[in-house]
Parts: sequence; structure tokens; C-alpha cells
Amino acid sequence: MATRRDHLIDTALRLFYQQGYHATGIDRILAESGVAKMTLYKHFRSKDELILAALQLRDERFRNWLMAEMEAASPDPVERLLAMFDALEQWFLGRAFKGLGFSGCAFINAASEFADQSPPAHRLAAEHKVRVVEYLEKLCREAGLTDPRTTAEQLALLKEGAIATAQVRNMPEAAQSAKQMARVLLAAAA
Amino acid sequence: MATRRDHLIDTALRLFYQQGYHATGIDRILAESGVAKMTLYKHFRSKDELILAALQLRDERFRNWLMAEMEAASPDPVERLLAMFDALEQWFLGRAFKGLGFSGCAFINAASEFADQSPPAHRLAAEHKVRVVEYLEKLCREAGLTDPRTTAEQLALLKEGAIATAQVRNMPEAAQSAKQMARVLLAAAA
DNA sequence: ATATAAACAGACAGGTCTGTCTATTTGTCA
DNA sequence: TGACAAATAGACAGACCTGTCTGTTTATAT
Repeated sequence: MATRRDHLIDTALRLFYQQGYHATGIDRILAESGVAKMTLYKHFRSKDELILAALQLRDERFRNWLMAEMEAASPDPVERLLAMFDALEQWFLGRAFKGLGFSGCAFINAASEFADQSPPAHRLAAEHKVRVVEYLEKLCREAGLTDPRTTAEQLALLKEGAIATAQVRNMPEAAQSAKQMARVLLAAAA
Repeated sequence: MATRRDHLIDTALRLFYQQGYHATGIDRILAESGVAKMTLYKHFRSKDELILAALQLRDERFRNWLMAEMEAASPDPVERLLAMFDALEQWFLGRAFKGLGFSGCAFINAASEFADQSPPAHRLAAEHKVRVVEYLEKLCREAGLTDPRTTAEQLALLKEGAIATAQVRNMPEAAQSAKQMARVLLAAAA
């Protein structure tokens, strides 16, 4: 049981997400998690490694949450695709991840804080987005769409747009706006 | 002539945009701009004030650039709306702002670095986005669309999605993907 | 030419950051 | 109980950060 390590990553993820990566100091993470500094540096070589571990945890949790929400909504693939936007709305309203609130997409945030500086963080962010698109593509194929790859990319782009709009303008209703757009595009892609 | 002050803001904007707000130190800005520290603190009370000034400059430059590109493309309002995505593509390819490259949207970046910490920065970001939407709405009205407000919001959401996708996944082609989606939505909104 | 304002270099204080080290305490398992 | 591993507190170094202060030089304008 790596429970000490896990607790550390969990706390780090929360603070990095809520306050930013540079703005969050090691000491704060240690104080809130109740873990000693030497324990951190036994498990991770540096703060950057802890950031990467936190992003990997976020990737796992976010995708599991999103897929579960979509699959719980309906057995129909098109309905599942549309349900993504209802899930996003819950996220924007702070009802998705217990105790986390909504502070935009952790990966977009990471990509912007580590512009060209930290290739690993940027790479993880890109991989996360690709994995989501691949899942959407699978559903598009199940739905019998003529060009599942293109439609999946379109829905993914709507998702990113909704996230940015909800974050910057404090507009959770962007989720339903994107859903309406998705309906139009799915109808045109049938 | 506040040329010293302007040069400072210009350098600050470049570094903040390329490296992030927290990651960029005052000393770096001073060294690259060749301005003395006391000059900075004569014009600005703090680093945060310099950040706000840089964001205001960015708002002005970005909107002027975008509107000029769109209006140069065609006299037809619908064509102008679609031309936004061609302009975005040039931006994503690093051809829009001399010496700046593409590092995502400065306002999304600011909103994510100053999540709830710095209300002024977040407010400026939201105001920038609203100003863009208002311009799109004006064009939608000129185009005689039945619901210019809704369509403008849709196009703005596509813009945000394209930016995030281009940044995180290094996909400048997201601009043309968004343009194709815009065509479908504009046809449905006529 | 001379007065006035602006920008300069560079040292400095006080705080924060990451990462290292030591010495002590806790927990586990034979 | 006793040995061994893991986690603890807390001090510490060295770097970097913002913001202040002093004294000098440059530019402007009468």
C-alpha cells in the first residue's frame, strides 16, 4: 500500500489544479497532506516529477469519470456523445469532482504554464486529449457515422471551446450551447 | 511620449505570453527591455499592475488584428465571419504577431494562472472575450441571421476550441476544422 | 548655460522557493 | 522483545523573487 505516496499526489493534484503549478509551493502541499519533505523526495526526484504524477492521476480520473457519465446516460452511442456535454455542465458547476470545484482543464492549464519549457508536461496534456478523441471516435463508429474520425474531432473541439468559455467567462451554460451545436453537426454527419 | 513605459509593457507582454506570468521575473523583463528597475516602479505600483497593463495592450492589439484580417477578407459579413478562422490559422502558425509565436490565448492563460487569486486579471480576460463576441454579433446582425446573439456565441465557442486544440495538441489545422463547423452552423442559422 | 525632470546602475532587505541533511520517532514483522 | 524500514520534524544552503533606496548620469527646456 503506497498510501503515503498516493495521498501526496492527491493533495498535489488538488492544489496544482486550484492554484496553478508555479503558484503552488512544495511546502504548501506538505503542510496540507501532513507528509514530511523527505518522504516526498524519497518518492519523487523533483517537484516536476510530482507534477507529472499528478497529471497522470488526473488523466485517469477525468477519463474514467467522463466515460462513466456518458455510458450511464444511455446505451445509444449518439445519445452518449451528446451526454458528454451534460457531464461537462456538471463539471462546470463544480459537481463532478468532490472538493475540487472547476478551474478549467488541468491539461490546458499545464500546457499554458509550461509553454515550451517542460516538454513532458506538454506531452502528457496532448496525450490526454488524444485519448479522449479516440474514445469519441469509437462511439462515432458505433453510431455508424460516415466519417467517425472527423466527427470525433469536431465534438472534441466543441468540448475544448465549452471548457474555455466556462472558465474565462464564468459561463457554465456553455455546455448546453455546445450540446446544441453538437446536435446540428451530428445530424449533418449522419 | 511615454516611450520608456511602452517599451516596458511591450517586453513584458512578450515574456508573459511566451513563458507565463509567474514564471517570468521582473529582472528578466528589465534586462531584455534595458529599463531600470526604478523606472518600472515609477510607472507601476507592482508586478501585478504591469501584468494588467500588458493584458490591456494585448486586448487592443489582438482585436485590432483580428478585425482587420476579417474586414480585409471580404465585404460580405458571412465571409468575414468565416475569415476569422483563416486568421486564427495564421496565428496558430506563428505568422500573426511579429516575434511572438503562438502560445495559446494570453487571456485563457492568465485566467488559468490567476484562477481565483487575482480578480482583476480574470475580469480583464472575460471582458476581452465579451468584446470579441460583441463584434461577431454585429456581423451576424449585418448578415441578417435570425438569432445573431446565439450564432455569435457559437462562433466564439468554436474559436476557443480551435485555440485550445491548436495549443495543447500542436494542431494548427484545428482552425480549418472549426471553419468547416462554422459553415454548417451558419447554414443552419440562416 | 542652467535648472528640472527622468532614467540610470547597482546594492540591499526581506521573503519564498527547491532540495539536502541529520537526528528522532513510529510502525512492522520475526 | 528486538531489529529494520519508513516516516517524522526541523534546520539549513543556495538561489531567486519583489520592492526599496541611494547616488549618478542623461535629456529637456527655458
